[in-house]
Amino acid sequence: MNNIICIAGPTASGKTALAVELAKELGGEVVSCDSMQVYRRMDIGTAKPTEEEKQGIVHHMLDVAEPWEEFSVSRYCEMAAPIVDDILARGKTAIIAGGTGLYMDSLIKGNDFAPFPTTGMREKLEAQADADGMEAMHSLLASIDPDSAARLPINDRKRIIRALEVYYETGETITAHNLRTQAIPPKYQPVWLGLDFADRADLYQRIDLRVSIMLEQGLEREIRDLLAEGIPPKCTAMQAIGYKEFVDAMDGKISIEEAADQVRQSSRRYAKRQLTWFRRNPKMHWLVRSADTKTDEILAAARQIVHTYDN
RNA sequence: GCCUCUGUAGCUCAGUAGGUAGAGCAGCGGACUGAAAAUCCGCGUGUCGUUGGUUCGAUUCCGACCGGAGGCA
Repeated sequence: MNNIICIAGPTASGKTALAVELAKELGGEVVSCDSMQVYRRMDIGTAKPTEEEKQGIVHHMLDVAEPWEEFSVSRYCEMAAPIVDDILARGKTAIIAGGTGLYMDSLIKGNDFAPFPTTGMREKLEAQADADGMEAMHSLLASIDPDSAARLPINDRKRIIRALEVYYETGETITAHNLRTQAIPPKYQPVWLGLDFADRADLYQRIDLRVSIMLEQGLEREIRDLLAEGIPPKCTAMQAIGYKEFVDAMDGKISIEEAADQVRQSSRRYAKRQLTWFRRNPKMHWLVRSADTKTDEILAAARQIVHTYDN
């Protein structure tokens, strides 16, 4: 009996509903795998499951950080892995559900992240990049870690700075780090379920609908409240889709209507990137639905796949 | 009814002095290991309204028709 199930898929594909139904059926608990639902008071814009949607099923890894906090894949794994282990130790099924591919893969692989000292190295590198330009940073990386410099385009500021940061902080190049961690066998052997739509337009229609519902539910108010309590508009949490656009609208840079349109579009592009990530997982069992597929049908298909792992 | 303008990619439009066409946006594909709802890379996807004519060759020139906008009645 395999008692870890991963439920992946793009935003608005029905992961939450499937996770809850499977948990009810198998006696499981849900471990959310979402980089933005970890933040407290960011409920509407992240489509965090409500108490009603949870149907009494225990959900972990929701509301575990303050919006101003630095959260990361390493913190996620640090917190989530013991929870998964505990669920298994209690003889229950762990249902890891969410759309953040990096978090999900890292948790399953058991990537071990060394403690990362907060020395302001990133800020220093950012300042250096502003002053000297990305070509200089790329050359610097090439002198330290030629493999990663060859792999990264000069424009990929984030990864170049991160590669430098990892080296300066840990003394190990990111290339060496990756090679080392890739060699470690995965910590868990889950059943992988992926949700997708046969017709992309159906998914986009659901995304549009979801954004409209968020607006009706008071997304604007939620963001105003967060800003009013002093959450920095530039912090990681506020980079979430649905939040950053409305921060711009509140600055008067764009209208509310433009913000809503941008949220819809960002969500569509995000969904596409999520699919790209999950598609490369060869172990994924895709549950392909259409606009009128019922949760029961998805559940039945999921059940069948899960049971083939029972023997 | 007549006159003028107009019809090219999903949208807004450019263009071809006749050799089957290109921008922006949208869209599609990919990468991804300590910020990942982040960050980055790549790709025009087309019955040029329809139908005749002229021509070696028509999206381009001419005619008719159909659709759209405006004007005169």
